Amino acid sequence: MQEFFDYDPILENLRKRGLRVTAQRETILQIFKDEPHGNHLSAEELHSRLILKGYKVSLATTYRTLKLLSTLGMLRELDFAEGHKHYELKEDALPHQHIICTQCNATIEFEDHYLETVSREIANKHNFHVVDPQFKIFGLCPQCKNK
Amino acid sequence: MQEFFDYDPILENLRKRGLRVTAQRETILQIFKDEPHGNHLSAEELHSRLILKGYKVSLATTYRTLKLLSTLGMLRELDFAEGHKHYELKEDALPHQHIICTQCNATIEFEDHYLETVSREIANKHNFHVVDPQFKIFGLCPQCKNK
DNA sequence: TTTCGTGCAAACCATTTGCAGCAGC
DNA sequence: GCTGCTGCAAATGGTTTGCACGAAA
Repeated sequence: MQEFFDYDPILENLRKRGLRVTAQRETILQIFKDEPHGNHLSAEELHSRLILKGYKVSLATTYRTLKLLSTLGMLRELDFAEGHKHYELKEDALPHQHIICTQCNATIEFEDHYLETVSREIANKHNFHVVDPQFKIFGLCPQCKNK
Repeated sequence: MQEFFDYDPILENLRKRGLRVTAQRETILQIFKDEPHGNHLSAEELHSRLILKGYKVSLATTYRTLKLLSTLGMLRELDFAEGHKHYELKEDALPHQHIICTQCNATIEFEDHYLETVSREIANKHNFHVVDPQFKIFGLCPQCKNK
């Protein structure tokens, strides 16, 4: 799956680091790009999407790629305390955070224009370098709280 | 391990709900109370502490108790994306949040006098009931960022 | 041609569960 | 005495890994 004019910045980044641009990595990246903005996928969900679309990528490679892209800062790793992780494209332009229902696991996103600043201040105070500020509000959704 | 004057509000709460106050539950709660404020333990860590102090509580019961007390809102469940959860006593008086080093897993707490309000506002807007707001700043600690 | 990446299956590790016996209330 | 709780060991579920083969550069 070699393409002639391949200007994708993420793929370029891989090449620059001496990592290989494989069909599997391209495909996985494409799936994320095709998702609605802010959508997060678990490893299993991503793998089903791949299989469903006819791509042959093993679960092992799916996990390896998710880990790689997260480590390189291309994906954002999210943990909603459900026993498995979720991943989404890291788009610096539109940072968002999550409210999670502890009962039914429904998640809602909200934009945050302020948290970036706050986290940088706090991190500076402790001499940390911010990689990803995650603000999660665990609570009960409208349906579940009326029970 | 039945005590005559047992005014612990958490144990009272258990009784009130028709749940039993067992030696195991009392002991586990005691371990958490003996921890320095804000310290969080994994299930394995808690279990080692129990065994080390000569108490015989099985790992299964440890897990069951952690889950029970979290569900009842007596413990706070924390996930630092390390593959296992951490727990700490939920003290409403002194809410705190965490900075986590993605490299070496070091965690630092910081007090937060403002986030409670913010999260309640955001939750209200979406008709959620706040249970536990968790603000985590993933980043690199002073040591790890200089590599 | 030289690595690096992939697929497969087995291994791992945290957590959960079925069941029989034991202990709160 | 009833019923929930515990311990044990086995099962589960997400994720990782060893190894031999296949594919980028």
